[in-house]
Amino acid sequence: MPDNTIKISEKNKDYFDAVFQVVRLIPRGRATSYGAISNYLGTKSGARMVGWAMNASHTQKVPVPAHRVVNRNGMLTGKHHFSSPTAMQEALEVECINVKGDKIQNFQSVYWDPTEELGF
DNA sequence: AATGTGACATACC
DNA sequence: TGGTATGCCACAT
Repeated sequence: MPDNTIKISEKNKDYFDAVFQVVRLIPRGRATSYGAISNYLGTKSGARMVGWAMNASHTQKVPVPAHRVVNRNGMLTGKHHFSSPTAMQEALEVECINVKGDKIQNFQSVYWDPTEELGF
């Protein structure tokens, strides 16, 4: 019975799970920005909260592909928070995302906007 | 309760 | 062109 199907509508879970949900919805081989997620959640200026949520992502039972979330620049700003400093880049490269100098190449090509892809 | 911090974003100098 | 400053909201101490 413990089907913990997390829902964004669960106000009980707040911002965090909402962020996690969106991040999990990111297709393989794609990436998005903190601002885009926060915008999708309604707090367009709360990008920092998204980053905060990611910080807690490792505490979640359900895996969250935090490596698919980068800043507006396409830069892997949070790679230091991963298991290894290179874990994030490696994970992205596995998904056919080219990373050079801690930055996603051709970022707009892999960019995945939840407000558009999820149908705003 | 108040202050500080944070994996960002935008504006200004 | 890049550093500094402020906004934003939630969490930790």
